[in-house]
Amino acid sequence: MATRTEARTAKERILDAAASLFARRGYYNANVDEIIQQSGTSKGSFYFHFPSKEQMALGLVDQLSDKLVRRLERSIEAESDPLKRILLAIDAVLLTFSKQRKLAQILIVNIVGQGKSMDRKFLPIRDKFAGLIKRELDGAVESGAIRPVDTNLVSRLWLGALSEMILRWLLQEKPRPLMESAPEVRDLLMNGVVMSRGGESW
Amino acid sequence: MATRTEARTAKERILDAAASLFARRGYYNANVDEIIQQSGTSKGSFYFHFPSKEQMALGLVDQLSDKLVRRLERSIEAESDPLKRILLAIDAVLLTFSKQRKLAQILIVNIVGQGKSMDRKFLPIRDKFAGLIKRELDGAVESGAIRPVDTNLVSRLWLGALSEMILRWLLQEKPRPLMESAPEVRDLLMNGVVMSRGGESW
DNA sequence: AGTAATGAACAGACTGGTCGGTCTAGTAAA
DNA sequence: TTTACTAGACCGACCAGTCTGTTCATTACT
Repeated sequence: MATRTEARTAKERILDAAASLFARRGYYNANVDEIIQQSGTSKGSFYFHFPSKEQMALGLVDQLSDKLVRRLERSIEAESDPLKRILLAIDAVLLTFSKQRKLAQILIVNIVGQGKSMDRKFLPIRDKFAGLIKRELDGAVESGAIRPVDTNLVSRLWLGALSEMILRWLLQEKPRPLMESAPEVRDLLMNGVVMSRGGESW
Repeated sequence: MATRTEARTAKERILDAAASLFARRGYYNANVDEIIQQSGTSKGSFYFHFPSKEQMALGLVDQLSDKLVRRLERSIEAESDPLKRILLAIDAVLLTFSKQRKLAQILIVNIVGQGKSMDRKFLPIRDKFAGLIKRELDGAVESGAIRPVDTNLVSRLWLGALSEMILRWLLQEKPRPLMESAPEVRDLLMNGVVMSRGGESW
């Protein structure tokens, strides 16, 4: 357990261990000592690579969310029909998270509730996702595939709806497979924006 | 500042101060010393009335959420049309939170992300709200006002959508008034479940 | 009535452990 | 020798929870 030339660099191992621990116990309950222990490194190493626990957490979440955004973009880039792009993206989100609980745990759960200052810092990250949704919705509106809704609002509603659904799946002991509800989710979300009805006044 | 006979009991004052502080700084950043200072009581008093910080937080959130649920139920009890009941409830949620940021901060933000054990304990609270929505949806399905959707799923999606919307409103510096988007929110949610379209396969 | 005893409610100093962060001392490669 | 990196002992602040009282209202007793 000494300075062997590992396949993965110390920095990477720290990031990995931190991801696991944040996922399992949340930001405040995952302490630096555990992180370095699980990563097989040391305090010195940790604070050589990162200025603080908070900064490293921020960076980690940033990196994970970027990776997810890119993955989603890749999963729809081949499709040109705006409506189908949206459907593909929804499926990709659910599929990715259902295969990577750890990722879900961090991006869905630990990104909120760590105190107002941290929450504020995490806001841009949710913005990334909302932005992705918004762009697709805008495309669909332009092409006339869906009605001209407030895409800013809708993107947030969708983000929240999906997050809550995933959150439940994460926190329940015997959750039904995420993908099982995918078709109905698509239905419900799409029905809200699709052309059929105009601006009803309920 | 001695043992004067105050209008509010010490226990109440502690709960109030805790609510304020949790709202402003989150569970982990609001320490007991601050709570007792702001409530004008003492450590002794705190630990006389509550077994621990965690238990008191749990109790507080429980109490707040109960109060909100009752308020929502009261706001729709006069209406018998299932569809209108749902619309009333949506408005009531948005209105209540927009008038009580503190409540929103606690119930929307601080109820998630405090570590897995706490998150689990908070699950039943979100269940209360989801259950309220579900009951109304069930009523609407029965009466034929909306299509027979998976009300379990839909209630969660709605809960998430509303939460996210409120979260953004809370965390932004210059948020647009919550109620401003209420009509469009109603529209989007309702369109998802209303009779117009059957089970599309997008 | 007067007063002593009891216990609930409160005050606040103190403790013990935790944990982020620092510091000194390495080690390995260039 | 210098530079990049790693190790781990150590520190100091913080903070939930404890402990030793004190106050005050009620009850018990004479």
